[in-house]
Amino acid sequence: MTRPPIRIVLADDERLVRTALRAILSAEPDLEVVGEAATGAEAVSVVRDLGPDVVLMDVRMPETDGIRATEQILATLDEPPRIVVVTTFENDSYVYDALRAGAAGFLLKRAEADLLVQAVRLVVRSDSLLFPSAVRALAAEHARVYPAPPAWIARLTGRESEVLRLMAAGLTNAEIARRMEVGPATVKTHVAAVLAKTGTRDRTQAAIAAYEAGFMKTR
Amino acid sequence: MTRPPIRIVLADDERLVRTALRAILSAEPDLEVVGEAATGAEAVSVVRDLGPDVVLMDVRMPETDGIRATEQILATLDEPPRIVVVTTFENDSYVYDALRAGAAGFLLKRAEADLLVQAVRLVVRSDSLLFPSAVRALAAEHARVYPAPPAWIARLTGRESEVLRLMAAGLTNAEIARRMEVGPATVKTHVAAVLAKTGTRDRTQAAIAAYEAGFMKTR
DNA sequence: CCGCCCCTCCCCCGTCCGGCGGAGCCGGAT
DNA sequence: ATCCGGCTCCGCCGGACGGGGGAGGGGCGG
Repeated sequence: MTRPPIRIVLADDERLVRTALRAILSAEPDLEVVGEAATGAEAVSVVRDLGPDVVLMDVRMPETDGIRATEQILATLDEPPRIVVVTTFENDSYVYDALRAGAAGFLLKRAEADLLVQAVRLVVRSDSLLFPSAVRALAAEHARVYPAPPAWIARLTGRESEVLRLMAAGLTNAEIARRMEVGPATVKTHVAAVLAKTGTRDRTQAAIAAYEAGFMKTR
Repeated sequence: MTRPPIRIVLADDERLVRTALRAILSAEPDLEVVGEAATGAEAVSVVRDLGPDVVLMDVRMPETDGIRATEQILATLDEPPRIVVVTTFENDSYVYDALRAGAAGFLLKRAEADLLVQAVRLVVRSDSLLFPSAVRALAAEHARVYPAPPAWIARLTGRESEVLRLMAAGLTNAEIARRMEVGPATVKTHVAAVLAKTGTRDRTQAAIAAYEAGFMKTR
């Protein structure tokens, strides 16, 4: 009772890597590489067209990186494939990003060939797939990331948010005053309020807090 | 009239890359991969033992990088092999370094398989192997896709990097001085150098620059 | 109507910061 | 043997910063 082969799409901007992966996977009778993509955007369309069972997705790719491509694929397809994110370095913080994006697995390029093959087989049958190094990185990342969206953001008033944004852009109080068309004394008041609410002692720490809270990415 | 095959050594710390290169090259009847190395130091000894015609040398490797390994091989052997330096990224000055070290050629890993094969054949027959246009084009494209990290990072000295890291952690000069076990005056000197090199005017802007350059994610 | 919050602005004061010039030491390169 | 770059410090100064008060006005809900 032969079952149909597992259909695989490779997404990696390096031709060499794709070739290597294809060689390794195609040697297995139950695996079939049905498509390749060199960019994240290409990966999305190729997967949409071919509807594979598994995608091996590199993180670093032109146009759209592997994380975003993963998000897009999972968001737009009814029956999305299992996506295994592949990267070179284990100290990357990509593990967390990959899993948050919905990737089913995460492994390193330095993995042995048979580990790769097993991973593909495993991932179509189980919900998720994690390797020890990935788990370790995940734990570290989790601890770092989970202190989550600080509560102080919500406590900031409108003006205070503006001031923090300009502070974290590197402006002096005088510049902020000109930009906001208020007096320097007013800016000092707002700055003091921001420092108090963020629990920081100077504008540099406030700027750092803004960055680490993701505050600067808010539009 | 069959001539002896071209004897090749592969030096790359990634198993996958070596496998791929071996697969590509071994498919050609006139090419023969006679050895592999995973570090620069290993490459030197392997080449010394086997005396190959060509070495495909990765730039980034543990222990000794590809550039130094190239230098050592060319300096210590009477009849050194042609060395082709292979790398993934082009934004660095590796091309210049490679050629200065005496490499006969320079290739990007994203090169097509047949280009690779041709390169190996070509390099044993000619004094040098140049793909100026290709390299430049790829470099330009690569620089477009992966915006290069600001050049100032490389210009920072060791102490200056430490100071920037602590500055961007929100420490005052006095705290940095205690942490680094130097005088406050010394910290001020380093801070001034950091501000100059980063093109910023105060510690807040420097901290922002550090964050936006991804400097704080480095280790 | 009254309190409360937000925004606006003022003063004083001590500290920290950044710019300036100068100096000695050391190790590697020339 | 000399030069250069990195690291370590010094003093001086003006300006920016942050803390501590206080004060007036406007809006909104109790």
